[in-house]
Amino acid sequence: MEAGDGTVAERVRADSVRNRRLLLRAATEAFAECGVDVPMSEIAQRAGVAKGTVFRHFPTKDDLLVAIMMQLLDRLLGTADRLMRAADAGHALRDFMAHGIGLLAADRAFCEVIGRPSLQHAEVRDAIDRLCERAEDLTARAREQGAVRADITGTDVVLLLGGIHQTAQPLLDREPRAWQRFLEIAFDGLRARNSAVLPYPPPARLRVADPAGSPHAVHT
Amino acid sequence: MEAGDGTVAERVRADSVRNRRLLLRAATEAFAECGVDVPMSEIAQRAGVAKGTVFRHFPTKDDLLVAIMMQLLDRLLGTADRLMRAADAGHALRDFMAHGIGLLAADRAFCEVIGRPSLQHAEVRDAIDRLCERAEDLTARAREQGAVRADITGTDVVLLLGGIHQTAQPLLDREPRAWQRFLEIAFDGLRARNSAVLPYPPPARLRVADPAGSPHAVHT
Amino acid sequence: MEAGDGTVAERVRADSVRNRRLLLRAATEAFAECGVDVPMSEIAQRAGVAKGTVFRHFPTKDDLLVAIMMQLLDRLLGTADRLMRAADAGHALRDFMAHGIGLLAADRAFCEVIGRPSLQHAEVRDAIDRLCERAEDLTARAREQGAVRADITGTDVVLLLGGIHQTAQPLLDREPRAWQRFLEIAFDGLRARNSAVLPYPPPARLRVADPAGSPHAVHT
Amino acid sequence: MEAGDGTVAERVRADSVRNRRLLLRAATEAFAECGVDVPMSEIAQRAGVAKGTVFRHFPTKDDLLVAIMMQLLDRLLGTADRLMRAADAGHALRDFMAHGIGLLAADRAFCEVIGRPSLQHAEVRDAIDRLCERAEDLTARAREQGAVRADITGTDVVLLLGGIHQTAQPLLDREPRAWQRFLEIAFDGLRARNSAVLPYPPPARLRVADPAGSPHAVHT
DNA sequence: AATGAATGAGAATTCATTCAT
DNA sequence: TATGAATGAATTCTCATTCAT
Repeated sequence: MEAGDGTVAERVRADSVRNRRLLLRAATEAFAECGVDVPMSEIAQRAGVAKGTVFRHFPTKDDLLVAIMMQLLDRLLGTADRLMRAADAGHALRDFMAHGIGLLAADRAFCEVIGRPSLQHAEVRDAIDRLCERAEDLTARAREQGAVRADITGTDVVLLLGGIHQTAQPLLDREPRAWQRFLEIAFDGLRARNSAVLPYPPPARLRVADPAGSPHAVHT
Repeated sequence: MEAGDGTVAERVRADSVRNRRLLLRAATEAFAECGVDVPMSEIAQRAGVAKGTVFRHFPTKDDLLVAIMMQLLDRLLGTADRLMRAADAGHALRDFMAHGIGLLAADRAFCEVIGRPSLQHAEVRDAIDRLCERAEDLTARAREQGAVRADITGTDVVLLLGGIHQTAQPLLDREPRAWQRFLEIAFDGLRARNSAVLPYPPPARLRVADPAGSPHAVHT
Repeated sequence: MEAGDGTVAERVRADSVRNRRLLLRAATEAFAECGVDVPMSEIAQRAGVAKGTVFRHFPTKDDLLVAIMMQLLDRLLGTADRLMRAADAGHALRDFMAHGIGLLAADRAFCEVIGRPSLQHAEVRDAIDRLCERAEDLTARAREQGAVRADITGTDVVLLLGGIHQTAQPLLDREPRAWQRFLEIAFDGLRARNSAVLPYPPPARLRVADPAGSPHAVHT
Repeated sequence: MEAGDGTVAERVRADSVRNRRLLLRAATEAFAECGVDVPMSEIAQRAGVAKGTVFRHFPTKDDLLVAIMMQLLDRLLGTADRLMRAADAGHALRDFMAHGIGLLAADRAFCEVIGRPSLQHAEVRDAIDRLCERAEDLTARAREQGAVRADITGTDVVLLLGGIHQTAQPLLDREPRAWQRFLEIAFDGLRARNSAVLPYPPPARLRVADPAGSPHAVHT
């Protein structure tokens, strides 16, 4: 009974919870539209609060950015879990991709965060790892059902989310669903009938900062 | 009198030309490595000149960025022209994409510039338009030879350059050629045997900032 | 009904008194350890109350600082009063100084407050004036008993408290009693056998902020 | 010939050198008057330059503070060196102290910097170490000539500089030479005729940050 | 009365751009 | 023309103080 039990102690927080929500929404929008370089003051303004309030909720800009990314990733993880129960694994994988790209389609910051090692926080990296694992679960089923090539991995799928989104991005302002075209193309490329071996082995992991050697030799 | 060949004025101009070249090279590197937020002072330092000299050659940072982008686009245009003479049009189209992605693979700034309407200068947009036209020429031949789907356009191909690059980007630090994998997947998706109609019509143009209506109705 | 002794209003007041005490203790510690720049939030936390409560008791940070200083000064005044009853006036004066420096030795803020005119509140200045008077009473007895030079005043003694403390301060972290060494040196300097006239007349008052002229001409 | 040889290369710097001097002067004043918390903008304004110019010359506020401290310490070191050649070592030691206190008398920041471990930069600490060594050289001669107690060290002398300054500080606004009075008292306390053993052993070093144990046992 | 969320003035610092030399 | 010093707007973040609950 989230709204019915307001004791005094909880009611004090009601404003704060509302502001936090406003902030996350405003920040999601602002990052999506303007990228990670959007000033905190802009986010505060969009949320209708003072600058100080942003910092009360998120002590640093990075914390806010991480929170936004985690929101996105958590939703994706939830979707992946849900789709594991679908009968048609190929369909489920496609739906997962569609959902993921749909989320990204509104988000300029994601590309920047994913691409920049300097912005990679442990929490976000871990969530991406988990996402790759879930995506691998979905992909494994699709492989077993013969819906996709044998050498496609969950990490491929996650990478393609960002890539397909990026492909359509220049069009999104005017045609917000244009990414569907490129998802279709990419998914056709993943299908099992494309039997020729891919010219480069599957990626192992997305961890960027690890100074260790690459996980497998370069394939000529 | 370095080479006995000129007046003082000419020598001065020669220095200037040399500095411009140094600057373009340094800026290309710096933008590629660090993205568009790299400070002008960093570029000046890499070029071995003073900050003022950068601004003499490029009155604003945007001008420099445009010059870099034009360089990149010019090279791509040249490649497209050259490949028009290849016999196998499907092969040629693939080579064009490989060359384009290879250029982008070393360039952090390109994704950022393409994605940000605020950074889109008329000159760059025009060059991208021209690139789409050349890509369309290559694509038309490939379509005619049955190498790719009937409803694939040059603009699709140009958009895919950025998208495929973005797909592989998180891997590029450790595996600089990982994009080849995703080019193969995408190109398989473009092939003619994928005959099902795409769920979204081909994009007409890439002009981002124009507030005019979209060129065709959204496809449900 | 904690002790069965009061109405709700009285209990509330009791809490308030308790909080005030907690706050003074916490603030004394915090100012002593960290200096005047310690944030109010730190003080609230140390006291185990919310920030708002600090401001209910002390409307501004300055008010709190003044309260702390008054505490310190009151203790010193009490010590001075007590020592007026000692038989050996020289000994008493020394004990007064030792007690004062001991208090300061644990207090980073005092030096900062004393040194900064901007922080000098009327109340604190008045207390310092009173302290100088009490110190003068002690000093007068010591002068009469031949324990210190004839031209030493109470104000000299009060100033020396801060000075001796400051002398030892860099050592206090590792050797909390190091000030005893410098008190001994200074007190030896005050003794009557040092009969040569001091090269500068005794200070009249400590009032710092008054823009009026100096109380006596500069001695060349 | 500092001013006579202005080549082009050096003339370019002429402004800069002048601004640096203005800045050091303004900062010395500002720190002396207001303490280390004076805003950089205040220093810029006093120097008549823009904020950015301060940061061009001193990349961080700490750098500026260190520069100011080093200026002061260098002057003191120079004085110590000069006074080593004086015949009367007691007189020389006193002159050293007078000179040091005179420098400090105009400087509020010194006390704060000396007292706050967090502000102790290696460079400053090293200079203070060197100053203690020079002071020890002067003190050793004075000890040998019987001018001061046998157990007074150079570190004592350096500590007394700050202490005597602090003693007089509240008076300095109105009576800039009041410190002479307290120097006389302190120096009388140092004299050899005060033969009673001091109640605390001499300090070994001023290094504050070292987490090692204290250099000698506490003397009761 | 207590709480702790919100406020907003201000601090250090960065960097594109201008301009004197 | 090249230089690099100066500028000042913008940005992140802090903290005393106010105020709704």
